[in-house]
Amino acid sequence: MTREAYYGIILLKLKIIFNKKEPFVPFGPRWLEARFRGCGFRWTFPRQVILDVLTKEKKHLSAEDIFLKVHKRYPGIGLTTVYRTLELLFNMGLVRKYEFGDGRARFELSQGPGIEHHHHLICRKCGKIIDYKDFVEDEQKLIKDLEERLSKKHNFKIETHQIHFYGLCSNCS
Amino acid sequence: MTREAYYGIILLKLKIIFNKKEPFVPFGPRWLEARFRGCGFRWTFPRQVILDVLTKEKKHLSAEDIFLKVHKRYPGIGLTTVYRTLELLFNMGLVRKYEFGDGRARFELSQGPGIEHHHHLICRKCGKIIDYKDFVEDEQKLIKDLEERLSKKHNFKIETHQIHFYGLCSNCS
DNA sequence: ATATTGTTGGAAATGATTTTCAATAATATT
DNA sequence: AATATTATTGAAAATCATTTCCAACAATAT
Repeated sequence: MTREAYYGIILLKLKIIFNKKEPFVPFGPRWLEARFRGCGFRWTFPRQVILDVLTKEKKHLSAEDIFLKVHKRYPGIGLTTVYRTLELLFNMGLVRKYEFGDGRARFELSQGPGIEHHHHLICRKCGKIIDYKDFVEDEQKLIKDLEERLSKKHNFKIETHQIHFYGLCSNCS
Repeated sequence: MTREAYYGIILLKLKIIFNKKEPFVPFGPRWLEARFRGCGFRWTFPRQVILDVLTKEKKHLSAEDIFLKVHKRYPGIGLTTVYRTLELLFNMGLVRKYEFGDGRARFELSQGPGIEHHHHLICRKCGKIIDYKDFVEDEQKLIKDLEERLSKKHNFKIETHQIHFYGLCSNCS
């Protein structure tokens, strides 16, 4: 099967599922498996390991970071599979993808027990990334307001947002 | 001169100048030239043309976009020079660099007459980018507040921020 | 137990960006 | 104004993250 057909089917599957219902599954012990099967995808070992890494290491990992961690446990796994799985998870709405400016994308699980909405501080000198989840209430209020107004004005359906702060971390300033 | 030494010198120059004074020059007719010379850089023709393009086309251009426009007027110019100039301008604080997730960086002049602080809406389907500069006052207040608190808490010196909204544009939803 | 077909790994390809290096052009010096 | 100095440039090659191709494989359906 060509790549185009393969991903065409994936997107189609997701579209159908998402139109039928919110693919929400309670965060029980096997909710990820349920989510995969619910969307018609296979619950394979590589996917399990990648998701386990994402679940345990919550913070902005690059594809290579994930590959290295996964590789330790399951040396047979390929970098390609990591990229493919991340793309699938992104399309499923399970991971967020960030580009902070150093040329490599970062990924984070966006749903699950203990996952909180947050944004990032990025040091322009050493590249260190710090999460912050403070003052979310204030932000949420502004953003919600903003989203409503922007949606109307530009006829744009906003789904997510990212806020990046750039500057110098304690070591570099 | 090796690349490392060359850029070492550039960064050193910038550091010295920026420590001595705010490299601000009133936005007169030749303020860009003054800014360049003031930092010890040469005011070359390629740089002039690139800056002219950035000044006229204000919106989130990729390096290739800029190259193509510049190339029309001065076919001798190389893509390498465009990348190099953009890096220099970024280090001088004259351009902002964005990565919206499609694998290519976007650049915008960040200072000059008529340049306004703004953020972006990005369509996840067609990649269209819309600027918005509405409601900046509300945002500024929150952001300023946030910056102060984050600076203290994480001992992080915030210099800039970016807000990206992702969703579906009017054509794609 | 077997057939079906979605998924995988590795190698090769891609595309944006960076590096190298000799030639050139902007500025400083005479 | 002529020459010396050195920052800057362009083209080709290199690099690096990510994607594609394709034959082998493994998860699920029959």
